[in-house]
Order: sequence, then C-alpha cells, then structure tokens
Amino acid sequence: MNINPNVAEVAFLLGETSRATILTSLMDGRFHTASELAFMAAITPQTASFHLSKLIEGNLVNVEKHGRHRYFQLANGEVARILESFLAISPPPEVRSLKQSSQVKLLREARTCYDHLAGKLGVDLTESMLNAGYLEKEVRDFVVTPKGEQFFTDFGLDLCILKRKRRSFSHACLDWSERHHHLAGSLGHGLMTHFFELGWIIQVPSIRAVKVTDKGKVGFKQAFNINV
Amino acid sequence: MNINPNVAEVAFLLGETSRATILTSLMDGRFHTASELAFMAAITPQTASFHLSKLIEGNLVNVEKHGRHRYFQLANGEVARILESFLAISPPPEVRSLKQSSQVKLLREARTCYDHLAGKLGVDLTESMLNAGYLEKEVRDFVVTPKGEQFFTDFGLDLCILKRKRRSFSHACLDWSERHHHLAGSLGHGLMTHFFELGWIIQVPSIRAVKVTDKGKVGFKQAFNINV
DNA sequence: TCCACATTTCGATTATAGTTGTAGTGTCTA
DNA sequence: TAGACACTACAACTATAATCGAAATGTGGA
Repeated sequence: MNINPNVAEVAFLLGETSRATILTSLMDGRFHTASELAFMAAITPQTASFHLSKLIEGNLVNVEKHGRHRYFQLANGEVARILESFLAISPPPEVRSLKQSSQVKLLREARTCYDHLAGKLGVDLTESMLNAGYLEKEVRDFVVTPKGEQFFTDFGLDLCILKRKRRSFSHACLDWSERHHHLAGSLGHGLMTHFFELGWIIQVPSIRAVKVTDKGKVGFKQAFNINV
Repeated sequence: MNINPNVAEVAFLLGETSRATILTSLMDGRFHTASELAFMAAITPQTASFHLSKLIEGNLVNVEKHGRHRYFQLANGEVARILESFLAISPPPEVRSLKQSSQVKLLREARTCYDHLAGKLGVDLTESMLNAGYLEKEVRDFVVTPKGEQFFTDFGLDLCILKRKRRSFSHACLDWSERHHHLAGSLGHGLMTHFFELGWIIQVPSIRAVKVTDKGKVGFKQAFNINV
C-alpha cells in the first residue's frame, strides 16, 4: 500500500532525547567513544551502548574498533545534513532566545569539550602552540616537540604521568564553532586542569562554557601570546 | 546544558508510523480532512485527531476550519523539505526496487486519491472537461456549467443526488505527481464510480493505482477526447 | 426543531521502549 | 598473569505513548 514506508524508521531513531543528544554530539564530525557520548547525554554507558547499537543498525552511525575503545561517528554527510535541517526547523522557543543566544556566544568563546578546552580559546591556544613550535600536526594527532617538552614541563605539567594514562596523549579534535582542530587527549586534559588550578579560567554555571579570569588574560598573553 | 534540546521534539513527531503516513499524505500540498487522513493511515478518526493535535502543537501542520470540516496541511515549505530529505535517506530496500519503481509508474499514470481519480488520468480528464466547457475553475473549486450539467446527465450521473450529499460537490485537488489540479468532491467520486461501473477502469491489486481497460480506452477517447 | 456527520475529549487498556544493575567479554598495561 | 578499563548482553522494572470505545461538541441540512 504505502510506497515510502520507512520514512518513520529513520525519524524514530532521532525522536528520542538521548539519541538526539548523541547524534548532535557527533555532529562535530569527530569520533567519540561510547563513554564520552554517555557522559554528554547524561546516561549510563549501558544505555548509550543500547542506543548506539540501534543507530548503527539504522545506518546513521559507524564504528571503528581501536583496541578496547570503540570510536563512533556519523555514517556520512547525508546524515549530518538531515540533522542540520532538523536544527533549522526546531528553533529555540522565543521566550528564552535572548538567554540562549548569549549562551551560544559564551560557548563559541570558550568551552569544555568532554575533558579539554574547545571554542575560540581552545583553537587559539592550539594555534599558538603550533606557531611556537611546541606541537606539530600529524594526520589525526599532535606531536610534542623537544622544545614543547621543555615548555610544558616548565609550565608545570608532568608529561610522564600524562603519557602513562591509558588513553591517547594528544590527538586533534575538530571544533564545531571554529571549524579548526584543537588539542585533545590527556595532554589537552592536563593543560585545561592546570588552567583551572592556576585560576586562569572558571566554569560558567550550568553550561559547558568557561570564562577567562583577569589573571588568565595576563597569563594567556604572557605564556601563549593570546589576547582574550 | 544542551543548547539544542528540541531537535528530538520534531523528530519525535515524525518517528511514528501513523504520523509519518499522515505527513507523507500531506506532502501533496493539499488540504486534507481528518477523516481522509485517518483513512490513509488506517487508523480511527479518534487516533488521527490525537496525532493531528500533536502535529499542530509541534508547528508541523496547520488547520483551517470550514464549516464542520477541518482542513489540515503542512505548516510550510520547510517542513516539506525536511520530509523530502527523509525520503532521501530512507531508501527503499534494494530487493524490491524494481517492483517499486514500476508501482510508482502505475501510480503516476492513474490512481485513486481518497475517493476520486488522480494521476495523469485524473488531471487529463479534468483538463478535458475544462476545455470542453463542462467545468469552470474557481479559486478552490470547479463549477459545473449548464453545458456540463447536460453532459454529466447524458453520461449517466444524477447531479441532484450528488449535490445532496453532505460534502463539497466539486472542489479542486492538487496532484503530487502531475502538479496540476484535478476534480474531487462528490462529482469526482461519482465520475470515478461510474467509470468503474462502465468497466473503463479496474483496480490494481494492493496499491491505489487503477488500470484503464481496452473498453475504457475507447470510452475515454470518445467521451473526453483523451488518448490513454 | 431534529438528525446526520465531522471531529474532539475522556478514560481505560495494551504494547513497547528506555533505563539500569549485574554479569560477562575482550583489551591494555604493569 | 592480574587487574583496570571500555564496552556489551541479559533481564527486570518502569514509564509512557498509541489505540480505541463511548460520549460530547459543533455544524449543516431537511
């Protein structure tokens, strides 16, 4: 009877808050692990795994196995385009548009991306470290140069500890607002933690944005030559 | 926390078979009544009403009240575009693509649209009746001319009975495959029924398509000057 | 006025999907 | 090899959405 029966199948997969959050999280084009996605959607890993298997079954998401990690990404650009058209017709309620637009602004400026810095600040920092010769860009990773090792150590990071962590040390992470790569991995995490410890940045309540303090402005200028 | 929380809201509305059927039915751009849509989705009017109220609430569908009827249509072109992108990423299974394409072909040729004729046959018929001066086009309706009254009566239709029916007599219906209007309403229904009675058309099993018989080819040529 | 009809509202039932705890598999590192 | 960790499979519970019958509302026509 119905020639287009499976329109609903795809929409069904998008029509659930947890899955929608997972999918929008994947819209940055990066690979994400199941744990990351669970964290972002505020659900347990089991639930995330359950949803991810459904998304894979529905050909919206791909997996790549790397060791004990499983990296998930959107299946193709078509899916991303569909998601974007959804964002287009699901406008934020008028009432809180002012608050929201300022929140988006804050997020674009500087935010945490899982466990490292993203947004303009994250991208600028990475750029600066590349220019200074502390990092070099590989295909999917950044490599710390000898000069960089010296710098990070002087700055107060223990690279040995960071390298011992059971996760990638310094991979590249694509920024949805800036469309540039920024530093992720345990080095990215270590740097961000240190910025928090130094009081250069503070968390903005209830959203993922972070704010650079006055102390931070001076610090970022001196250490990384960045004007915030 | 999440800046784009209501992506899921829209998808949720599409992610259910009955609602998806309703929405795809509305993709022809026409207004449809709740009963029509219930019929198409094979659900009771109560259920259809339930879903339609949700669709209206979600700004995917509009209503216009005309008397005791309520005419539903897609809220805007944006929604139609989203639906089309869905059709794009929910491809029919490869296995039955051949069968499907031939089915689509049949549907484009001639089909029933709720209770009257649509497709190329429906549009050609309407065109022919306009050219012959049996009908005149109004904004949303067709009007039967005196010449037309004579013709329809000679052809074997009882216009008095048709006019007494508690529904619109002869409104214009937009064709999704032909992008032209065709005749609907009780007159459209009466004509189609008569074609069936005369043995000019027969139902194609399991889909909404109809087939013109050899007898019908002669009949349509003589009465309406149409080459099928 | 009364009746027929289109549609909605309400209430109850049924089905199903989302969630999580527990347990298990596989992989990496010390 | 042991233990930490990422992830999945299974099973049970819970929440919620879809469905429909019955009844109500509103409209048009006789």
